[in-house]
Amino acid sequence: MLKHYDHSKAETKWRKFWEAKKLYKTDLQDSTKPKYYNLVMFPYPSGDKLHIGHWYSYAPADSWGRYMRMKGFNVFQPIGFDAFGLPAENYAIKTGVHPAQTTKTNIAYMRKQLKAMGAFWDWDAEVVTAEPDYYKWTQWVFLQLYKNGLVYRKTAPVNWCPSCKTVLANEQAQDGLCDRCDSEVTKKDLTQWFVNIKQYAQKLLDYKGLDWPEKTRLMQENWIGRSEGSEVDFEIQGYDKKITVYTTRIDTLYGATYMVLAPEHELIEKITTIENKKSVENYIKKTRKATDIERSAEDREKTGVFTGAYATNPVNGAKIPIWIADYVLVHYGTGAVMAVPAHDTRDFAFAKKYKLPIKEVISPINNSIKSTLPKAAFVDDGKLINSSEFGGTPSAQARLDITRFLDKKGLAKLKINYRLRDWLISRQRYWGAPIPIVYCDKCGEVAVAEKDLPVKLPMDIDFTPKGDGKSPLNTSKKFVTTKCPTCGGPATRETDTMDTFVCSSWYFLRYPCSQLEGKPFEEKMLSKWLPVDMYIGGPEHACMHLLYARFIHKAMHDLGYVKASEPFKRLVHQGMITKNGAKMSKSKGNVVSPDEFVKMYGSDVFRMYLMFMGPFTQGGDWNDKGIVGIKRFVEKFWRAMMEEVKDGEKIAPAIIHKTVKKVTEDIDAMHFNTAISALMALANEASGKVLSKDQKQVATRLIAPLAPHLAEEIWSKVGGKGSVFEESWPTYDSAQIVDDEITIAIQVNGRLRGTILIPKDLGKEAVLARAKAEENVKKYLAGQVVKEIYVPGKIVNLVVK
RNA sequence: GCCCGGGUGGUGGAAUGGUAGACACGCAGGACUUAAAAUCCUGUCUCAGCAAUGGGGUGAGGGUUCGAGUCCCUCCUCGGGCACCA
Repeated sequence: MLKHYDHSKAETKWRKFWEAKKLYKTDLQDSTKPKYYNLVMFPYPSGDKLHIGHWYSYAPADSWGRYMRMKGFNVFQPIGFDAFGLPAENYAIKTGVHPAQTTKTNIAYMRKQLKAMGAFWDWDAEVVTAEPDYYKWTQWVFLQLYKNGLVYRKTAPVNWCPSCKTVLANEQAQDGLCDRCDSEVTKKDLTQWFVNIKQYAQKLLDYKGLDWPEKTRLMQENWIGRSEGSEVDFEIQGYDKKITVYTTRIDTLYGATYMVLAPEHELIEKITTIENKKSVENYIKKTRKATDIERSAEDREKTGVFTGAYATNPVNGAKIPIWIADYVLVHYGTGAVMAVPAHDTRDFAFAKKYKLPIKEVISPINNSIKSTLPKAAFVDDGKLINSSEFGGTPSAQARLDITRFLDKKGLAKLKINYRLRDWLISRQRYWGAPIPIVYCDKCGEVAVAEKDLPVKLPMDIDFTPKGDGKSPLNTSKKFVTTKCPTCGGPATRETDTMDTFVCSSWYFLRYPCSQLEGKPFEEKMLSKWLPVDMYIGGPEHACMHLLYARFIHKAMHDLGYVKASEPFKRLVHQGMITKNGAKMSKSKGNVVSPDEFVKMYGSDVFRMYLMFMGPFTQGGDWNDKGIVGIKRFVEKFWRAMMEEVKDGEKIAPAIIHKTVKKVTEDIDAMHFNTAISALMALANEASGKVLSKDQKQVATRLIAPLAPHLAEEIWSKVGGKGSVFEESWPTYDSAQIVDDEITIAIQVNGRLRGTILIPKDLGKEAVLARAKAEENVKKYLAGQVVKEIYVPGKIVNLVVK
């Protein structure tokens, strides 16, 4: 037998074996075994290639898939590439290398890296979102949304870099600075495509049947931001229009002493009096010029301007001035609020600054709480005062009563509001899926016919920005010029492309259809394979990808394309791997590549080292100091299995059974780190001892999901047939785990004073007697024993006075 | 400001309310070797002690309990998310 395990030889050999046997490939039609859709968030083919963060996520995901396979599931584990997007395009602008070329090169390299991992990816199901046979269906999805009123076009402000004279995606305008030139980003109105995700806000708050981290659910709930309140109409004095406001505190209506409109509110122009016109115009101009940085500055002083107009408070007829201030947001609620300075922090600050009246209408409900007035707004619920017939009513009740009271006059109604905004999917960018819409002089806006998909992205194009804020596709006459699908007349194509999040919000529906010729939305197949049983990826996608994907999936469900109402039944986030405490990124120059470690130690050692670092969901800071420990373990395990010890001490069967139990429970909980410790303990225990062939095979099956190549090599040498992954997961006998003798800890007044070894079935009285007789314990029993506690099999605690 | 999640040896970390520090890394000593590497053995929270043993100890302070790293309250601190959302 070989003294050393040659990882590089073995890993190459077994990868070839798996490939030859197509062991990674899933028969998607199979119905003899329960299906298990095991998915990881597919990578972006960046210039950094795969880094150890990918490995940290993908390797355990593969271990999980292999484990489920051994547990008897028909596991489907696909992989692909999220290939459209800005980095490739920006790189192209800088270097002139076509994004298609960069993407192709990166994918080829990453594919090699992924293969070196030796994971059971079903490569036959691979998708690349930038390829026409994929984005054809991205466009198809768009058309389904379009035809069902879930996509619309409207003019909206977008990020604009005044220096580059170009539109920026949100991702390019982070922290209000332009990605390329660091100028401050401003807003510019452009006609854009939106997806009506808001329509699904309520449905997206339903997580029934989902096994998701609480944290992710909370993040999404927070993002969707449901709130219950009322809409109230205020008449404008001397003008035949009403202003509707949204409030969650209609109970404070009697305290409304002024009203505020967002600077973008449509009524401003009409209600502003002549003498205030100039100051109002100036104010609006100023806020429009303000950069995102200025607008979101912390503790920014409130500013505003009076319109000269007045509204009538619907409950008491009070005349209240109408102001404009940019602390009111146009996109939330109605873009107008009633201001109650006594009971709202922001209104309070504004009222103080502009010397507007503050009227107290809520007082604390009991005497133990004191109102914060007049120093600060009192924002808690309480009971109403100074509110005529509603005086004395508790806030919660008053909200219903006042709404109902005004509802009778048609002036108010209950209203649920969401913070979630519609999803802007237009990008004036080249490297994305073209939006399948054409504009015809006669017919207007027309959808491309499904049979004419894909609308191909032209390859020979000048993708440098022209400074007009338009998509580079505009420069391609060949692309722009087309015929109207309806009338056949001359038409022009939409030149915006789709946000890459559109491509990635449905890719999990593409994989299960991969074995069907060109039918990516076969209901039968999708209903068989969806939802994804396990979805593994980073928590940074909580409010973007994971929300978009749920939305698209629900829409497709409602349109009858898939039975499941949710895409991801179980979601697990791996922790983040940092380098010297910082997120790995090219700009920081701290990206660690897995390649050298894989080459030096092999895939098994590297993946186990990552898993051994700590709990999977925790992540950690990368350093390679401990990797030798795993290498030693692999060698030790190898030797323990290869050794033919004769006439030596036999390993206790209980140890094998205990290890099976521990490893099974740990992998079930995705505690790969402790599963590995348990196997280390087994290797330590087994060294130099006699193991039966059966015991060796059990141990080999246990390590298989964690160190697949090593396991195959050992399997072939301990009498195993075929692949160890065609074997079932080992089981244990609970009866074998119980030791005949157990150690009991003995405490006196909660302090450990000794341990005793007792037969496992010894009764309470006998255990207590033995405990008291223990030499060291005796010393502490001078006083009266007032209480005796015995936790069977664990501990004795004697309480002495 | 609001909502989450952490804080345990020199390091990564382990511990259904029941012997804190498993399993590793590192370090120290030893065996093997001419030597080194590899491997193996022993020790390794801290203080006192040759030892047996005892005191202290899981960010800080209180509390519940026979018993708290674990549960409750207050605070400190680090990480993540959201943030003028009426």
